[in-house]
Amino acid sequence: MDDKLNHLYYLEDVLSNTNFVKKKTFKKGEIISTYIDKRHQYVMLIEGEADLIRYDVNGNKTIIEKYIDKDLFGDVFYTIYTNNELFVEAKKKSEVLIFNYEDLVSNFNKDSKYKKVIDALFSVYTDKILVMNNRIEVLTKRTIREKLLSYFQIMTSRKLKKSFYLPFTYTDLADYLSIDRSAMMREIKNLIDDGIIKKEAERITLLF
Amino acid sequence: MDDKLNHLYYLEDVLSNTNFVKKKTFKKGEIISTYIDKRHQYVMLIEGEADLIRYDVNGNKTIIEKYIDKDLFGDVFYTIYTNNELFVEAKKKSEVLIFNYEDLVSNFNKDSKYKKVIDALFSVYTDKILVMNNRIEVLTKRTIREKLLSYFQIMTSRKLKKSFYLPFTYTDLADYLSIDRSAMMREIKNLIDDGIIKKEAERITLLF
DNA sequence: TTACCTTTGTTGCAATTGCAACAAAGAAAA
DNA sequence: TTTTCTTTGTTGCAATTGCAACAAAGGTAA
Repeated sequence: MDDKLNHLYYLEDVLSNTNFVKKKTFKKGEIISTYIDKRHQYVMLIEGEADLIRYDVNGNKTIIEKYIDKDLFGDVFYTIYTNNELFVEAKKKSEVLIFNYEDLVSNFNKDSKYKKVIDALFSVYTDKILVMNNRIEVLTKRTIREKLLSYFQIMTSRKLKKSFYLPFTYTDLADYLSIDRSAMMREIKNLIDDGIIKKEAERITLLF
Repeated sequence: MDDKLNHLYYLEDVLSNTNFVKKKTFKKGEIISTYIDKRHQYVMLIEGEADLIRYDVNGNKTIIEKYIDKDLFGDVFYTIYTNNELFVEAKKKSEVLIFNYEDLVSNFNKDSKYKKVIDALFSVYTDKILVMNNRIEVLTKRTIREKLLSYFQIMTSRKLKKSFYLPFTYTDLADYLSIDRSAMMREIKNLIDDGIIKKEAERITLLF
């Protein structure tokens, strides 16, 4: 989402030169990974673009997460008690590294790189937890107005400026906040009319 | 929440016998830990009871999480971009183990227990991610009915039986789902009237 | 036992929200 | 360039939800 993180590049670098990590290429539309079993398998997307997709019992398709660049995904990050079908589909020609926890921890055991690899892996987990905490933070807000303001504050709190560019479309923002898009647009207008925020296309500024 | 997990007991066991882990006792009402800085510090509650508490800008107090038994908490698990004050308060006389990531990973480096300790720590992260995924799953549902059914399905999907005992009060359930309690009670009655669920005190049975 | 506090159950009413629908603008594909 | 698809912006209306309020039941402490 932000600038790419060092530990992910480090992981790619180290993993590319090992024999227990498989490199695979997928064409657009192909299934990279399913989540039916819990193999504790990791997949790193080193090139291309992919979506984590769910089909619910009614056949509705939802994009849960989008992966780009060096994103790491796998069953550990989406273990959930559900009947829904989950899989990752390549949106473009994509190249991935596939490995699993056991191999990673066992093979590097006596390696000098071990500590750094473990550090990098824990950083991935910590990042995921941060992202999830932020999502829960906004989702637990009761009203659309509170959800929006909570999200806006999270987006600005990591920097000095009180403005930011939306990282996705307004349609996707409504999905992220799990609210109706039209109701969200209405509430954004209310916030502008009340002098609480300013909106120039995808740039939002907090006025408080 | 369920039966206690082996890896947490293992961690307690190993950590109790090291010199970089501090053991501390807190009286009821004392602050065990604040979340103001990111020290990558872990705290394991080995005896007692504690709450993760937030005071928002309006001074409202919210209990975000409750810790018992061998629960592990710390800044890594609640890093969030927010202005709110966060701290963990002892609800009873409590005993904790305090340690940090660097010490843990460095000190066990050449130890035969290392792999098992790392495994245990990753398991804690994986468990947290599962719990958060489940919460997000129910929170993203649009209506109270869908939130309830989603939660009920998560509670029954790990076992064969279609019934379960609520792990907390109905008041707390409304908090967990982030909905109004009275509206929730009304919807539970609707679900019963529609023959979708059965409710005997804290025991819920799915009839579909 | 009595007193007090928390939880459950319930309802009317007002406010918020979702839904449906459509126009306009913008972006991507042909 | 023209066509097609996606996103934004907007509104009326109905349905859902939150709020306030209170009684009853259950639990805990004195």
